[in-house]
Amino acid sequence: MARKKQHGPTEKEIAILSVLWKHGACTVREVHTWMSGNDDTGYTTTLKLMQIMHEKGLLKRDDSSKTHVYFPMNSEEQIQSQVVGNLLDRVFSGSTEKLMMRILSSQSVTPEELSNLKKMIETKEKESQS
Amino acid sequence: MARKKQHGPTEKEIAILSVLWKHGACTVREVHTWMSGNDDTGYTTTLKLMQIMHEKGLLKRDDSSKTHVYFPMNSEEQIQSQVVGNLLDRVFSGSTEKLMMRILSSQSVTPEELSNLKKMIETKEKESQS
DNA sequence: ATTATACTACGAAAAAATTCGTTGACAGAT
DNA sequence: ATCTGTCAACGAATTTTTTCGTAGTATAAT
Repeated sequence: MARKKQHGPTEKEIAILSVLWKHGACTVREVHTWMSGNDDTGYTTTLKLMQIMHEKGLLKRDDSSKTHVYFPMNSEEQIQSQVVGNLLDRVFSGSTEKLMMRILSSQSVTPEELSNLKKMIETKEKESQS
Repeated sequence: MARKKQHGPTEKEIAILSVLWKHGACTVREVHTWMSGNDDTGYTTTLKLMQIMHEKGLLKRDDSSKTHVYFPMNSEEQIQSQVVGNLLDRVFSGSTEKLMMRILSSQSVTPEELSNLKKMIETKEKESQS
C-alpha cells in the first residue's frame, strides 16, 4: 500500500511558510526580516524563493500595489498534516503508534501536555464508540 | 535558543536506513532488491549512496570478504528521534503538544493504538510524580 | 584458460534546491 | 528634475543530492 510520494515543501519553503503562519500576510521584506537571526540568507534569496513558491501555487499574492503581499495558499493544518504523513511513511513505515511512542520517549513533554493529550485521547475514544 | 541546523539523513538515505532497520545487515544487492518496486533506481546508484553514507559515518561495513556487508551506525531509535526533533523545530515551533495533536487529528489511529498510547501516557505521568 | 557473473570503485553528469548580483522601475524627499 | 531608498524581476552561479556509465577485480562454471 505504498502511498505516492508527494514532494512536500522544501526546508526553506517551510521556513517561509512558518513566518507567514505566525505573522499573517507579509511582504518579502517582512518575511526576510522575521527570518534574520536564525538565518543569514540575502534578501533576494528570500524574494526568489517566494516567487517560486508563488509559481508552484504554495503562496498567493496580492500584487495590486508595487509592494507585493504574500500569504499561504494552504492552511498550517493542511501542510502540517502532509509533512507528518510523509514522515510517517518514510521513517516509521506508516505506523502512527510507533511515531507517537517515539515522540513521547524522546522529546520532553510537560505534565500539562501529558494531561491535555490524555484528554484528547479520551475524547477520540468516545467518538469512535458511537 | 535557535538549535543548530543538523542536516539529518537525506530522503534516499532514510530509505536505505529503513531497509537496514527492517532486514538487518545487508549487502548492497540486498538493499537494492528490497527497494525495487517502490523505487526504480539503478544498482550503482544504491551502491554509491551506501558508499557515501559509509564515508559520512552513517553506515558501518564489513569488507572482509569481497561482498561488503553494511549496517547502520546508529540505532533506529536515535535516527528517528533526530528526525522527529527536526520536524518539531521546523514545522511545529518546538511544541510537542501541537505535533501530537496534529497526528491524532489528521492520521488514522485505531482504538487499540489509542489505548496503548493512553497507557504510555499514564506510565509517564507516574514517572514524573516520583 | 576462457567465459560468464557479480561485485566495488571511480568519476562525472543530471537534477533539485539555494544563493545572490544586477537591472530597471517606482515613490518620496530635496 | 534629480537624488535616494526600496522593491520586483531575471538570469546565472553554487551547492547539495541523486543518478549512472565505465572499468577493473574476484569467483565460479564450462
